[in-house]
Amino acid sequence: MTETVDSDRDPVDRDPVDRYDVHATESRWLAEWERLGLYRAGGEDDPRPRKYILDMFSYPSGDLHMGHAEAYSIGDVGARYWMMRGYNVMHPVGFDSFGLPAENAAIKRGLDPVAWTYANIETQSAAYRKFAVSFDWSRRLATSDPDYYRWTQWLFLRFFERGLAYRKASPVNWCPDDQTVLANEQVVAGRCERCHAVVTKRNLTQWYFRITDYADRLLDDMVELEGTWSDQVLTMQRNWIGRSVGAEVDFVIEGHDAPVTVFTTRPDTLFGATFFVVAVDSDLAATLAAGGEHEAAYLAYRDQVAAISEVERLATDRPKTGIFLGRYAVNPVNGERMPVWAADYVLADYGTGAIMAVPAHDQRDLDFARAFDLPVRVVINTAVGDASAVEAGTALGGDGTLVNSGGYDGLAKDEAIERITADLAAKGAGKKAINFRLRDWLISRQRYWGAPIPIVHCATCGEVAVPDDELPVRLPDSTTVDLAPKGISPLATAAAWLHVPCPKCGGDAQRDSDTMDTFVDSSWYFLRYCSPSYEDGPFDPAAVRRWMPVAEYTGGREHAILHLLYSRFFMKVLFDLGLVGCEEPFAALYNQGMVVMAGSKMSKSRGNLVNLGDELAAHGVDAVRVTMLFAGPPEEDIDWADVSPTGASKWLARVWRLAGEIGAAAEVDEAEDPPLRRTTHATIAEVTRLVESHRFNVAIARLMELTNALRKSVDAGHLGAPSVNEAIAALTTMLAVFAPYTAEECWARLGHEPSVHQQSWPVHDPALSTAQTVTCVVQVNGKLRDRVDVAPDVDEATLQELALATEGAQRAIAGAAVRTVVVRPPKLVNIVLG
RNA sequence: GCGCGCUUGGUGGAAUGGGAGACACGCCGGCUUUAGGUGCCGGUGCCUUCGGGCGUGGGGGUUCGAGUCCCCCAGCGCGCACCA
Repeated sequence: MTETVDSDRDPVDRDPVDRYDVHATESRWLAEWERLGLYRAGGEDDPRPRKYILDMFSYPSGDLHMGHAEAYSIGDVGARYWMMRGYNVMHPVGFDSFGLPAENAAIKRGLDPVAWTYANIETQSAAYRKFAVSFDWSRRLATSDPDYYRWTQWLFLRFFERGLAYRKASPVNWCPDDQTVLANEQVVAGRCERCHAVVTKRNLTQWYFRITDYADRLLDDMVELEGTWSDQVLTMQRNWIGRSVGAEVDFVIEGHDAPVTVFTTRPDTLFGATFFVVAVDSDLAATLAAGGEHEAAYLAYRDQVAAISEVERLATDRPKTGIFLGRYAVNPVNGERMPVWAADYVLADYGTGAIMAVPAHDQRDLDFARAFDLPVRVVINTAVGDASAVEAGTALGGDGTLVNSGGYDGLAKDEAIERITADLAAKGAGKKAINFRLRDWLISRQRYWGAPIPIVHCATCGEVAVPDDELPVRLPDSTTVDLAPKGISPLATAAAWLHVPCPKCGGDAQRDSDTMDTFVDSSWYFLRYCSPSYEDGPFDPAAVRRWMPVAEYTGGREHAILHLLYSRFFMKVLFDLGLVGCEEPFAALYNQGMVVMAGSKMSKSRGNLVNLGDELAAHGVDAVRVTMLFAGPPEEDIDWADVSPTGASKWLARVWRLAGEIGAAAEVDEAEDPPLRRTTHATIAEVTRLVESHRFNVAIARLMELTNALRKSVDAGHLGAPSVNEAIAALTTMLAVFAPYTAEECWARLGHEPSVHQQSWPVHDPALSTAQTVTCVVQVNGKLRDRVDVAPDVDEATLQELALATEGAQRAIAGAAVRTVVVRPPKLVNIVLG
């Protein structure tokens, strides 16, 4: 018998039941594991098959919370399982450590962002260790390390060289609270994704990544992810990219030099176009209105629209507004003159910011036509309705045949689209086109705590890349910078840092004073992990080829179209640069649910925060982990009010007591318990399958059943039997992935040397897991009437005979005629009466 | 509005088209304990004349057999949302 944990127990406590002291266990094994140096990924020569298990890294905002506990419990099971299965597993840890909270802490509380961030990193690192996450600590990185952001900048310059990073002036999303611009992906329903302030628009010159160049590949390559990523995330990415197939059509505007192009998915409805609309906030609208008699009215309308918030503007049930610009566009298919209007229902940044309006077949156009009494012409005969429906205000969508469309009458939709597009192309007035909803990724941020953009602006040379050998462009000391939000980057206030000679001509020049979006940092961290101290590039290409793609990626659903889309984009660019060997970074993605409290998201303002530290102090790490994993399927939310850490504690203590009793007993062959052997081997088979399919709640239920079976067996006098020893060994080994401390403690109580975490996952013997008899269900007319125990290989005829003879079947048949008997050996017989 | 998903005891949840409610929580009873508990054992869907009847949001269908597959409806949740 090995040491017990109750050495510090009160000697006057005469309690006959051993008490499992979780906290003493934790401190003992935490130190021992450090000494053993577990969980380090194998090197280049390691012959084991590799598996890259990754958890989304955390932002070091403070200590870990309940959400972290859930996410890392889930990711850790996979990592530990594959290690025990003999894989060379890389399970790295790092910190997404640039970002606003550090800067806001600096502004509010006068702290140095560097000190604040790195203190939090140490706090979180200690918490991860305590929580027993099987991380390879030798690979730890932080995106705010100069050794890391040097390569973020290096990658930016490769993008810049290829024209994938560029600057343009454009109306951009502006968060008035955070005093910085935001990417489209960071605006949720018109509000800032982070602070929920209502976003406004500003015209600014900013840096963009040309993600739209990769729209097709980002969309098409999703077929590779089908089945290993959730449909929900794939759908969200598809919708976000938003590919529409149609045509571009050129309209001549009378008195305007260049024709105006519109995008439409329905060129077959061209003959139904009765007016033309340009986005009120587009340059085109201003140009068309300029100098005309309607200019004043246009400007007034534009100001009126500008005053409405983005949130209000997004409300779809708003009445349509607009203004006539006094101009006419000419329909290229029939030469008709159509009035040109400006309206806010047409978006400046989608398509060309101008549309042909076909009110009979587009609800928005119809609403507009009815508001301003514009003509409506039905040009498609559809099954869904007719002119009277249009009259009543319902546009006719769907397929049909063309009418009122000149020589195209009678054609079906698809053929009409084909012909009309081809005819336009022949006239030089249009062509087939594909349009995306995806916009280029705006990466400039007017904040201090991020990777500086490694560009120098020179009056003579323009935008000049900082030479690679001068990277990193380090952040100036925060004390030399005015961090207060003022709409321009704090870096612009660090005069000594800002002014540098132009790398090209040596003349006076200025550094770009913006920093990069932190999503740039996190778009390649999984590559840096492969060779975290590599000095000749962002990563060692050979190491990346060995480890990538990530086999299992665990993280929250909130990144469905942010981090996950950006990372996929980066990977494709790096593939094109020849730096990586695969185009998709994450072979499988698991989205864990959230931890909520009493039905709602935990928050300070709701007063329903559950403090992880308190839970750990009350129940211990293992009980909290098991509670998270046992609560339900990992992808579902956990309501902490509905679950029971007490239940988990009880189970772990049961296993601990069993291990103590069994470990203390001498092995005796005569007390064998064959049914327990079967349970053990059946459990191994099932838990293996369940862990691989991420059904941890059911896997734990099976281990609880094995525990119960083992308790019964020991109580029935089988203590010392090989079957009992085998069962506790299997249970302890499998428990290691869910409750690492308790498993290690049990392993020691069984008399083994540490560590259980270096043991192999148990292997089930099919010969032992097969039962000698199975219970066959006897149904009459589909209703359960009796059961009969039979051999697993019973034949149909025998089984039918046995079933018909059962008391329950006879009572239910009660002399009635048997029409047919469905026999499914060995589990079921259904007797159908006539 | 469009798209997707979900709906099973008091609760969280199990169930390759074949025994509904595994495993837990909670509750009830018993045992052990000076007492308490994170100990041990048993019970726990509803009804019952103890034969059985009913039961997976509601309605219909397919099938020898449906929680599971199909159709309709309701409720809840999520995503997108004037994307031409």
